[in-house]
Amino acid sequence: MPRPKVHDDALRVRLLERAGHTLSAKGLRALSLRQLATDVGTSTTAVYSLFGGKPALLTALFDEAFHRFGTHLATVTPSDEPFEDLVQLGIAYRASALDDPHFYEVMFGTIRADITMDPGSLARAAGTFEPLLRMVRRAIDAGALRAEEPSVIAMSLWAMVHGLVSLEMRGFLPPGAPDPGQAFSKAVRANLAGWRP
Amino acid sequence: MPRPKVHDDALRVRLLERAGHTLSAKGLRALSLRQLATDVGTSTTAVYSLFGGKPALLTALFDEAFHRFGTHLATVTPSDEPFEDLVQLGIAYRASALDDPHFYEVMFGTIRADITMDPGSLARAAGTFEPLLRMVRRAIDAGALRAEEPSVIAMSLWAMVHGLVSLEMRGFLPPGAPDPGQAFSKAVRANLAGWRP
DNA sequence: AGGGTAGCGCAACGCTGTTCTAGAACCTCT
DNA sequence: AGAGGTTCTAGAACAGCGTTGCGCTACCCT
Repeated sequence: MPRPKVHDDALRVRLLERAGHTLSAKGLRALSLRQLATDVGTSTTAVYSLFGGKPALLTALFDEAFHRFGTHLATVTPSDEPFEDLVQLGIAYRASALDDPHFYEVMFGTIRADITMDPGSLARAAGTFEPLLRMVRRAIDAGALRAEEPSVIAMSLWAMVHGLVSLEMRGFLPPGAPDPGQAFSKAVRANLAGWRP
Repeated sequence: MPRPKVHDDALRVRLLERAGHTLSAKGLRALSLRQLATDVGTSTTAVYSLFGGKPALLTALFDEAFHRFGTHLATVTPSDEPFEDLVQLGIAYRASALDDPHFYEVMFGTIRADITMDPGSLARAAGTFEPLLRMVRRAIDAGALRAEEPSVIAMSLWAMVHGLVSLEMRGFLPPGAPDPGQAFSKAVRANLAGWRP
């Protein structure tokens, strides 16, 4: 009875890729279903049958964003200096965020309030920071950090890095500072130093 | 030749107050010019003649938000323990943000990209953190913190606090933690400890 | 070959911010 | 006092949004 599906998984992928591209290039404001459908050569109905609506499409982009982020952070491989590894992880975090601010916005921006996040997505997002937790544990074991609850230290470092990046993207860094990157790693090091034995 | 103005400064104030109220209560998404005009008993034209459009209205709210924020932070009065004063300032920051998340969003959220910020607004916003800078200097003078560049330490503390609050509001705090407030002050203290002499 | 039906493009709905327009309300000048 | 001129404002019009419903299309099964 049916007819050959046009709204298949391949179209889903194309929509998602195109949406990600538009998001990166022009920001969330410029991402409209009508334009997206036109770009891909289909109708807005496709987004509804394949995703369920715009919030659901954004949820998919949310997943995609964390996937990319996690991949980028994974390039930081552990060395024999656990303390410095954590600093490098922070630097990679900043680089990734500044490299694609719009995707970063999808992960940590206001959108979160508009879209209904399924538990799976949230869990995967949280899982992105598993490597961080492991590195903190390694640093504790190596005696580079105090034997505090690892999740507390990890959260502290994450907040520091996220806060710095967030303020930098909003233009709230003090105008006097010449090199934001240098101030960044300095602040991260100081924060980690607060957890030294 | 003219006729008595209806779009006077009093109406401007009423619009701004009503907009602030709606923002607090229902968030930025619910703030529409049509609804706002209806609520205040005027037409959308008023917003255009008194502000210039929605972005300009948001800029006014941005100013208002930082004013409120600054007033709230000013309630933290210096004691004879400069180190602890900084912790208390952080706690006040968190309380203010969680007390009115939508206003906090206007200050540090995505909106920043949509509205054209005049230098005056940005300068006033930055000025809100003058007290923080003073407290850091006091702490350095008292020997509670290292003699680093005060703005760097202030920025580090601000980023820490902002990052924690931001992650907490987004639901990214580790589920295990029982009391976010306690974890917050602990993290702030650890961050400050990193700047100790 | 001809229903039956699932799938899909397109138009319509209600909303948004913004712009345009027509008329109302006042002051000034005759 | 009355007419004219000018400024100001409310509301309609416009373009675009996400979403929903309609109706045609194109296939599978009998």
